[in-house]
Amino acid sequence: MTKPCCDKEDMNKGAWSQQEDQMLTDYIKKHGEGHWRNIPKAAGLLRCGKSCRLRWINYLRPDLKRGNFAEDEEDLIIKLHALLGNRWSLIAGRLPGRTDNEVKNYWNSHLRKKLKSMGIDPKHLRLSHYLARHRIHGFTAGETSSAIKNYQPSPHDQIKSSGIASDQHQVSDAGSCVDDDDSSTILPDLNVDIASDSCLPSGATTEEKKASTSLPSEDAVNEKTKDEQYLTSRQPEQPLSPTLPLFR
DNA sequence: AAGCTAGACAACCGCCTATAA
DNA sequence: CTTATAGGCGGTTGTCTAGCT
Repeated sequence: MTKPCCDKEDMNKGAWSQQEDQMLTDYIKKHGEGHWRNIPKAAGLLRCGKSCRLRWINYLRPDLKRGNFAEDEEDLIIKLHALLGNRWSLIAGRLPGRTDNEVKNYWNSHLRKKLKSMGIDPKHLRLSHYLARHRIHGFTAGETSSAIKNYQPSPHDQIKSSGIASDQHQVSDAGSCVDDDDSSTILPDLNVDIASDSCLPSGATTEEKKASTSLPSEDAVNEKTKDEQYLTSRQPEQPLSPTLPLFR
C-alpha cells in the first residue's frame, strides 16, 4: 500500500563512502535533522531517505559513544531487556551515546551468549509479564529478586515465547531471539531496581507518551502497552543503579 | 599460505504508527 | 472521517575481519 520511500532505481546501496558521509554530515550540520525524504536530493546523495536517517543516527551523529560497552552499560542492558524485551530503542534511550542498532547487535552477539553460557535462558528473564499480571507494586530490589526466582511462566507466556503468539504485531519479548532451548534454567538474582522515570528517556518518545495515557481494558492491552504502563505507573523509589553488579 | 569459520557490525527490509491533507 | 505519506522500529541479511586448521 505504502509507496516505497524512494525510487529504488538509481539509488546507491551498501556501505557508505567517506564522501557520502561528509555530504550528509555537512548537510545536517547546516540544516538540521528531519525531512529525511528530502535530504538525499537536497544534499546531492543517491540514497534513500531512510538510509540517510539510519546512517546519521547509527554512525555519524557527533554524540555517539563508540567502542566497547562498559560493564555498567552491559548490566543495564540486561536489566532493561528483562523488563522491556526487545524494545531496543527504549533500552538505547537509557544509554547515552548508544543506538538501538548497537544495543541490538551487542545483545545478539554478546549478551545472549553470555546469559546462555551461564545457564540462564533469556526467555524467562522477563519481568514485566509477571509483574503486570500479578500487579506487584512497591517491591524492593530484594523482593524483585525473589519474585524473579519464584516466577514460573504462565502458559500464555510460554505460548508467546515459542512464537505462537496470535498478536500480529512484533510483540517482542526476551525469548523471541533465543534458540528454542527449553531446558530448565536458573534465574539469576537480578537485583533490578525498577523506577519509572529512570527507565524511560527524559525526552519521552511518542511510544512512551502513548504508554503513559489512560489504561485500556485488560483484554485490549497488548504486551507492549502493559510493559509501558507498568513502567510509567510506578512511582520511583530508587534510581536505577547501572553500576549494580549483576553477575559478577 | 590458503581456505574455512565464527564473530561483529553496518545496512536493508517490511511493517506499524502518527499526522497532515 | 479517510487516505497518503513520513518517520520510526525491530528483525534479518550481507560483508568484512580475525582466528583457527
